[in-house]
Amino acid sequence: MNIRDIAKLAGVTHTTVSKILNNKGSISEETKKKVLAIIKKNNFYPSEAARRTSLGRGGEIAFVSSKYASPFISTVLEGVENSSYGTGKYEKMLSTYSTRGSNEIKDETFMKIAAGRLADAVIVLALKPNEDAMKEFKKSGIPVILLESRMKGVDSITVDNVSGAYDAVSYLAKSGRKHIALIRGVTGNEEVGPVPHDREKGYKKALTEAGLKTDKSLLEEVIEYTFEEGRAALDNLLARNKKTNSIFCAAGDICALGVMQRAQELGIKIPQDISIIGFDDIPAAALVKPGLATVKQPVYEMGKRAFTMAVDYAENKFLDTVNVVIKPELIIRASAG
Amino acid sequence: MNIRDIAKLAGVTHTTVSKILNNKGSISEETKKKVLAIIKKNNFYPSEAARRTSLGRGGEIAFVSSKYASPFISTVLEGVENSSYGTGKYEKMLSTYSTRGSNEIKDETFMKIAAGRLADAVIVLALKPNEDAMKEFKKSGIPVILLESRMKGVDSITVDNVSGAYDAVSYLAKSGRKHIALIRGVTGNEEVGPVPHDREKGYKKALTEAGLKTDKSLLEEVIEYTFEEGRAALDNLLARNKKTNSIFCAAGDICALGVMQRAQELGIKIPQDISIIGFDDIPAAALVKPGLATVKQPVYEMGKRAFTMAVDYAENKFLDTVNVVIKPELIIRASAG
DNA sequence: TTGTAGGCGTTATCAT
DNA sequence: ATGATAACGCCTACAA
Repeated sequence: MNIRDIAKLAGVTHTTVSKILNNKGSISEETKKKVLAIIKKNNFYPSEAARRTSLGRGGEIAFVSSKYASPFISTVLEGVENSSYGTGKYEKMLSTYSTRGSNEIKDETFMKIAAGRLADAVIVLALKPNEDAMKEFKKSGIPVILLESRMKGVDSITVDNVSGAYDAVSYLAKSGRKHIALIRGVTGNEEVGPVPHDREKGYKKALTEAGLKTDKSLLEEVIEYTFEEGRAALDNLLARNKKTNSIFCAAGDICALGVMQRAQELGIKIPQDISIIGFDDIPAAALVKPGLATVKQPVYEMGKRAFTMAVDYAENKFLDTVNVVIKPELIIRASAG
Repeated sequence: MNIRDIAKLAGVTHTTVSKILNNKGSISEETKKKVLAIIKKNNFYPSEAARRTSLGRGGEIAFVSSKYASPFISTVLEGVENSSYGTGKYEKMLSTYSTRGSNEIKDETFMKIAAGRLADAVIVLALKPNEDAMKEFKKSGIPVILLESRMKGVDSITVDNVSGAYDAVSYLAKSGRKHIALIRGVTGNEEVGPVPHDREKGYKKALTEAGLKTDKSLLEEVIEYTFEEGRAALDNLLARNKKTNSIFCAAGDICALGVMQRAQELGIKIPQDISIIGFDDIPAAALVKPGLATVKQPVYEMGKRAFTMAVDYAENKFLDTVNVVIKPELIIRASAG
């Protein structure tokens, strides 16, 4: 059943049907009604593929991430999705691509989207497209929005990690803690990105403002951001510096929960003996006892803005490059009391 | 840049290029090499849309769920995704659709996929496609795989909720508990599906086998499956039956965590005074103290099987209807000690 | 092994 | 207001 069959049934030409389907040109109310009735009766939907071939564009917004199964990713996606509903343009399909952590698949995916003209705009989460793909995107006028990643001349939305860390550590300092430890990921490596470094910057800034000195014995580095590493981190910190009475776990909530569990095993009281603030605000943070104070990533909001930008740019391709920076929010719970 | 431009550059016709692109027909090694080199040099990728129009099929596997942001959903998706790479087929072509909880969007989405011939197979999570769409899928020979949902004559993969509940309650009974409460969702309503009912069935079966009687005062019903409801549920249960010394929270881990938190507030010792088993195995279940014993949903496995079935059926459309039932696994942690 | 010609279902252009 | 005709870019019998 195609557009010509419908036309035949209605006694018009396929041109007329197409116009009705797309609300273009001028069609008499009468024929319009007749044709629409036939379309409805036959449950006819035009072939998306043919539509796209003819239009020369994919008609969908692509979302590319390294995998699907992560609370972070699915929350961003939800933000994207919900705002697509908000605009009333939900007929615009959102298609998701995962690179499965492989660089090869990543390059392939971007090239396919770009050169295969699959999408009208691309939202990229924590990945950098390869040069060839970027050229292709530019050439085809497909806007690219980077989330949690940056490239010269490309629009991006990032989290203000410095400010998030600063807020957390300032809070700890203001509540009277003098020995505030920092747990963060590996820094100084192109691969890991600027996040751990930025959070350390915020930490140091807050210490300085509070008149406290940075102390190497209060710095702990983790690699995988795991619960187990958090447990070990506390042991290491205490072995090096018994005065530790506060911890900002820039390595994330999972890690912070490890710290908390280990502390409880050791009979350390939270927050009396040691107060703790994590990063992310994962669901479990609100469920444990005491609740884990944390810096909430504006994940959902990032997704929303990304979609809005994607649609705007897809429709008006001559705007300046924009780098949106969103401030994260400090969530105080009992662990930082 | 299209297939003809490439052909011109290589001094052949577009037919030859097409054959090379699709590994069809017989082409001399020499021309093949030459053409591939030119394709690579120009970063050429064929237009997906044109490809699909010509082939008459979408070439992708569709995954439809009511939203994206849920650990359950993203884990299923991960299972699907990982097995898609395992087969080496449909590698980059898994497209996801979300109905955003709206029935209208749901119907629209299915019709678009079905009649618009977007996909070669459809995996549906916890949703029922409308009749019209199902007809269309049948007509176009697009296989549909239902996850956590069932329809007559449609392939499905479901969790054996009876067995999961049975295992949990049997465990509690064997560890000597005589007053085992059940917290479950609303039953008897077409809308909510058979899950709460099935879990209650497993609960009753286990009680009977253990020589225990079902006791109305030990049954608590929740609606939203929230943490708060879990807290209230414990209060209600204790108000009705002070002997309650064990709880199977069929309403899920979030709810069970609410029960645990409230118990700790009331000075009730877990598992000594009351032992608890939840359902789902969300990440937080392993992180709280004591660890929450639970029935682990075989979510990842469901995703994997779904994909395998989808691909098999897309390639050989004349198989019998299959209803796969996967048994969930009881995970014992300290809360059920 | 390669090329010619026609088809897929849509949209766009320009007459009528 | 409607229709004839030509794109769009690809695939594939069938002919050379």
